[in-house]
Amino acid sequence: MKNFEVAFIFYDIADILEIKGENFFKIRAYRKAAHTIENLPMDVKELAGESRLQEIEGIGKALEEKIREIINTGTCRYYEELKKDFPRGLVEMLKIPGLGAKKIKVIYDNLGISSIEELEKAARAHKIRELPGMGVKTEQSILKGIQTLKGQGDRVQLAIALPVANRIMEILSGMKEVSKVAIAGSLRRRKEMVKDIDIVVATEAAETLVENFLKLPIISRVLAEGLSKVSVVLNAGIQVDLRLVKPQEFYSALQHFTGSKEHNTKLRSLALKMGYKLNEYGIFEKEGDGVFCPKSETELYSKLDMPYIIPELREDRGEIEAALQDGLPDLVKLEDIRGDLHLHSDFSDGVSSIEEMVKKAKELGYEYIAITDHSKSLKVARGLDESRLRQQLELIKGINERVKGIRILTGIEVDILPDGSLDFDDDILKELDVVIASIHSGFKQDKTTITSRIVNACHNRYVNIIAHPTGRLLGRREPYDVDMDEVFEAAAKTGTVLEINSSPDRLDLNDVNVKRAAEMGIKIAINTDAHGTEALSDMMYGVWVARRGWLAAENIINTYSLEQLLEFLKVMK
DNA sequence: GCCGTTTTCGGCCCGACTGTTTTCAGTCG
Repeated sequence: MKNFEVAFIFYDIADILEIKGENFFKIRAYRKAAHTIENLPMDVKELAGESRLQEIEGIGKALEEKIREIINTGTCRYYEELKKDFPRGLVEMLKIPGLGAKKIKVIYDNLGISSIEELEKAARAHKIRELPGMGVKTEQSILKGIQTLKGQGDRVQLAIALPVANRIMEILSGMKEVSKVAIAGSLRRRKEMVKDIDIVVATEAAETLVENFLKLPIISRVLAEGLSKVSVVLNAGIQVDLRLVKPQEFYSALQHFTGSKEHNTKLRSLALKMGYKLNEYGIFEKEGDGVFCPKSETELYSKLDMPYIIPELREDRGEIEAALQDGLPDLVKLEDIRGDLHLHSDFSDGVSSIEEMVKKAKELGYEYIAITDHSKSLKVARGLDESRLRQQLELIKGINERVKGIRILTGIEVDILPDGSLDFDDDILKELDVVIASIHSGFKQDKTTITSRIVNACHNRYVNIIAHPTGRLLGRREPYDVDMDEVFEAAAKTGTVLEINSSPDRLDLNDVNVKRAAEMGIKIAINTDAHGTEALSDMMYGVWVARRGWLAAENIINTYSLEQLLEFLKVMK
């Protein structure tokens, strides 16, 4: 029984209780416990074994008992009881934006509707507008919500949203009503996918600003319009939420709208214990009229007795507790990266020559790169066979003699074949500086098979790095069915490095996996997997994942100097 | 359901916008 499985049950209980109209705080207790368990750095089963469950904040007697029951039986009676006679579809309906538990209950009680399909049909037949507390607008909003849900909530990749956000920042910065402007929300926290672009603006002239903003030709429709919040959809299809505040409120608002919601909730309840009330306008004294308007986010956190917490960490995964004990990690920075260990050239499916890749890497200030083209089985990528690999090694030898100031390491991205073997013999692999192993076929195999393929690769003494370990493509392909716990165990045992693939549509490993891997002592490589010179600049996306996963420079092998790296790779073989 | 440096009962994070109302509930972030 894994932490996330316990968390799932508690989230589900919370959803069901909410639709049943249970006590709000009881519901929150379940959600809070679920979130805590989900992000716990240790196994909940171990804690149970040591009778330490109640040491976790938000876990008391009742929840401890349920956790134990779930660990032992896979579920708990209370949950099974709740699910009995409760249509699954009602929980699904909670996912419809704009529709919450209260309205779902009204719809269910009055019309007996318990699935999204039935709901859509009823809305089209104008039956929703008849219900108490609902009208034509509600009905339309439900239909729109269902459409949005079908479109996967329209989340977009970080790399797509960020340039759009920067463009809007430029426009806003040029408006005379704007005194300060900043990106907030999940985009500022560098989440891999974002639902919308949040921007905080300080202004003394909200009315004029809103008027001018809404005239922008990049806007396709307006979702909400007020003097403190404007919500629009751009022609590009991305939603933008503009938050308007007074200049003195700017940093409180920036902190508030950067989130995450969970981070802020914990912060506010902490403030409350200290006798303050925290909101987007400032820090207020609970008794009396005193108000503190921080002049930076650092001042804000400092008022709550903790050091500045960088946005990437603000997910309530232990950062507040760490900050209170002055134990925040010293996060890796883009400048710490000294090389890129997963690159392709026009020998396989890259579009640039090795010389061009080297030139670009030098411009980026790198001390080393590794050329790791595909191996022979990957025909679609013109994978290298032994003889072409030898040609490449000769060529690289020549470049290393000719070009100063950077070292080109030899390497290969060797395929882990469907039967679990590698696409090259050890005799060849051992000649190379960097061996990356990865899966490009048999994605649909069952969990045991896929997991054992990767575990086997970890156990090959010449394999240094497992690339894009879960194989997902953001918004396009789910990860293959792999047991990451087993992979982590194998990597930890064999000293195999796991990759954060910086390609914006991979970001694999993700932040959560990276954190768990690092906690087990596994080393990470942040690579771009560039197939051309342009993509060498994608390194920052991987670094952001690492930062969201709490990594310091020492966790990452391509922050090492060339000497340290060579030593590290040598010890592995 | 949890929690306690005012506490074992009575609190529990906060505010904006929308829509359906006619003073507020629902939803969201």
